Amino acid sequence: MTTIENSCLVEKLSHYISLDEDSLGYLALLERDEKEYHRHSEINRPGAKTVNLFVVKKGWLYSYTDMPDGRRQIVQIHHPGDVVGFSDIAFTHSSTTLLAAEDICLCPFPKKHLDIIFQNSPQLTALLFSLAVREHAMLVDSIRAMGRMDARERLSYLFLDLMSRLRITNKTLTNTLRLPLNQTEIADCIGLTNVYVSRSLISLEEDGLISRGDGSVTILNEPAMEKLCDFQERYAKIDTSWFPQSPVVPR
Amino acid sequence: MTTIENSCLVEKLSHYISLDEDSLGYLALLERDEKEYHRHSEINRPGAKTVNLFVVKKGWLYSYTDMPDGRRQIVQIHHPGDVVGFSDIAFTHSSTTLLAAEDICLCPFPKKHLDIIFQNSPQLTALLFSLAVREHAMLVDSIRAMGRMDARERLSYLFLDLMSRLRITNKTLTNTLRLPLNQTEIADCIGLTNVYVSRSLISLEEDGLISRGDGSVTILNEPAMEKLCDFQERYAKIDTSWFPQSPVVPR
DNA sequence: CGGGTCGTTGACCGTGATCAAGTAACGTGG
DNA sequence: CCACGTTACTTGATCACGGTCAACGACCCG
Repeated sequence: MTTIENSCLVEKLSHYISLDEDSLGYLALLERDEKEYHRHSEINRPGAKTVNLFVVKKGWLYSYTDMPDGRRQIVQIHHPGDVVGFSDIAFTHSSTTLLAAEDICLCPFPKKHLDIIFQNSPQLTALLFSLAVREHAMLVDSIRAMGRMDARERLSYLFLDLMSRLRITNKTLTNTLRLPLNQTEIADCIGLTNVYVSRSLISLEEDGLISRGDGSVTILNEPAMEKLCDFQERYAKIDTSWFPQSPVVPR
Repeated sequence: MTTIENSCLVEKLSHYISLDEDSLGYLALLERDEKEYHRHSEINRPGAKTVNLFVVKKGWLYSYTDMPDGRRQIVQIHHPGDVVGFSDIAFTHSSTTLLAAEDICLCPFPKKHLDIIFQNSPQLTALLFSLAVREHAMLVDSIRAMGRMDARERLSYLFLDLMSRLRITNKTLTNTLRLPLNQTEIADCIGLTNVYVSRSLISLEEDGLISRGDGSVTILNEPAMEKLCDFQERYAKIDTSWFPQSPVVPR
């Protein structure tokens, strides 16, 4: 059972707006149950009926799609506080596989519960809408990276993107990024092979842009990396000015 | 001034659910104004404040992003009946450029008007939400194509994707696709160069998969192309079962 | 000790980029 | 009616980024 105090969803959302009592109550509804999954266990597979969304409580997971011949593309990485499954709301059946990158804990909630929010809390609806649409922007950035960046640029983009997303909830985050993904998984994120990821990482390291240690990456020269892949932070602020109802004061 | 009869947004949405009088009224609000743009004119540029969304009334347009050195990635193609600008709802400033691929007509409406819908029509809210999230699924497919497909596969994917989207509103559509994009624009869609697009198109043509005529492409062997890029239709149906309020009967 | 996962390295190759030239269609103005 | 510029597409030659395949070493855990 999740309480308001230890809800990372509340923590993530309240970074954007101050939530009223009502909204908090509805959010608690979303995080009522929880379930643990071990590393590399499948949470959802394509073709399964999509009855649940998930709030991530602990650990990283990712969604990917396969080609028939085994090529794999990791489409999104999900962190604590993320809502997973927006892309399946509109469809009866899931199209991606959801996999635990490490040992994780999720709070499942039935898609059907969304209607309670839609009917009773326009403010929270608008916020959920914004979150879904923020993911949209992240996917667009990802398309840009895959379409027009070379290997080193894509890696830089990936790291900066992960950093900036983690910084939203974790202000104390330094320049070191815990990365619970092996090089094959990294390759599947950015459309490369594990071999070339290895080579490119070494190259970035030789140029003094990053350094690596046991399961983590340290950004040594963030401005240079931002310039390398033309990175722009987008996730810190969302526009709440058009939100319905009660005066909304961003924190 | 748009009437219900000639609204392509209503046409598009009513493909998914039957709309009640209220919803129709709110939709009309979205399509009240209209504005024409000439081919290759900019509707929106990155950094501009995002006050308006647009409903596409006539013609194709696309959003793209630049790299500082001039590399360009077209991120989305928008057709009549699409709502453009979901990705910018969450942010105060736009991050992509919106460009008319041909002479077009748009219905702008202020983002602020969304709150009226959010407050008064949970059903329409859910539908808009689903539309936004359907775009999400399209972007995911696009990432898959860019990350893991070769040139011929990407082209096949692009054509099939466009076909299936256009078929939603245009049931009479045959296997011929009007394509108001030059090869440089096609290249920018799928992360190639104009030169290689030309070569790959010729290759697909030689294999009897497509044929080309003045500004259009004909799919000669759709099953083979679907197999080539593992294409799956996703846009025809959306899941309305969880929608709030009145009994919703899909047509 | 044995097996598994993971990262690194080397040799080789192919897809697709780059650069440049050539052609065709079109509209414009003289 | 032709000269001209522009845009779009094609073609050829060359090259490089990143893929493929294979081997090897480090590490972990049973």
